[in-house]
Amino acid sequence: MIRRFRGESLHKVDTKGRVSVPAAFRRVLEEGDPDFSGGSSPNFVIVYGGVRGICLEGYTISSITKVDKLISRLPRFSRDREILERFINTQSTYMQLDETGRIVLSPRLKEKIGIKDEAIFAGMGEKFQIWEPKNYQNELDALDISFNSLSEDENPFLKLDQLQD
Amino acid sequence: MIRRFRGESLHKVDTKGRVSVPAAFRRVLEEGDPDFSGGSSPNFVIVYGGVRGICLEGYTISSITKVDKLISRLPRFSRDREILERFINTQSTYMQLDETGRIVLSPRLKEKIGIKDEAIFAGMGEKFQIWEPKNYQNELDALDISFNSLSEDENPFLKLDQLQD
DNA sequence: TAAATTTCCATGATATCCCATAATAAGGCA
DNA sequence: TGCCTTATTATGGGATATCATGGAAATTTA
Repeated sequence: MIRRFRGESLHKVDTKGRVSVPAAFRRVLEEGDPDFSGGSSPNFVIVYGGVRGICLEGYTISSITKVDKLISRLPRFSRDREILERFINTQSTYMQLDETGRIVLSPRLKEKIGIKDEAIFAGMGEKFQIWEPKNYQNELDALDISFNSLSEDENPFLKLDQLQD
Repeated sequence: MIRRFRGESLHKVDTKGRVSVPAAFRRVLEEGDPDFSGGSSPNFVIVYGGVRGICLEGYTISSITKVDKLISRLPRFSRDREILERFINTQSTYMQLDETGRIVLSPRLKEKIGIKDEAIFAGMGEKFQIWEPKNYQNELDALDISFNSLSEDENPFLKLDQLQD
């Protein structure tokens, strides 16, 4: 089975910036790190630029590697490549779980998404997000509103089955 | 795992031109220097000509070697080859980290990119950049603006998924 | 020999590791 | 099914190592 990031949960952020990563997510991170072996802790990547920059996004090594490889195909000094590298490489950082399954969010990262002493982790399949709780709720509300205002043929649930594979 | 240059950070440049290279970047430089062995300090290359000449670009030995090889493929006396050699070979220099992980930027290099007493290091995957902070901010702003003015089908993120793998 | 480098040492700040404990979930068994 | 035992998880505090940075001494260069 290919495990994906699923579910949402709330965690404390202590004075040092430490947060527990949900146990279920750790399994995914472990499977997604080719260098992981029992006894060590998995590495992964957090992207903080994002298109909207309002939450952090965590990627397994193997999924970020896929993205990196695609970027590497673009001509070396092209504008497109530069833009993508700014978002995906510059505005990101390697992370490693500690022995107890935590990471530390630097003041910079906390400030970036407005986190004080609590954070919400949200599974998004191939990635997960970290939100400041209030912002997360706002995001959900906004999503609800925009979803409900869609016409029948704009409904993504219905469009889903029309995609070829 | 193949480590890439990721993240951005601000560092002081002292009166002698010394700057700390971010610790995370040192690991990448070490892995990218075939002659590196524990106990020594890695060599790498700084290109200061650049296509835009507004920042410095640092390459690991192995990634600059890749670029050199690409240039070698061009016809020996072609104009293209000459131009690229000027930028990549003439306007570049070998560097070595010192024991504490610093390099020294010569007055010439500092002047080239307008650095006074602070410098920003920005990871760009296979290379990293060194910027004067104000210029860097301008670059990010410009990037944001040009990104936001792109039409749907110009969005490099979306183009990415259209590449075959 | 003066100026400029490079090397060596010092230190505060940061981040990492290690241990402890409470809470929760998982499992076994009567 | 309900209770007790055991793992796993979430969280905190203190000790330790690494990092960023500055200054002085030693070495080189002109």
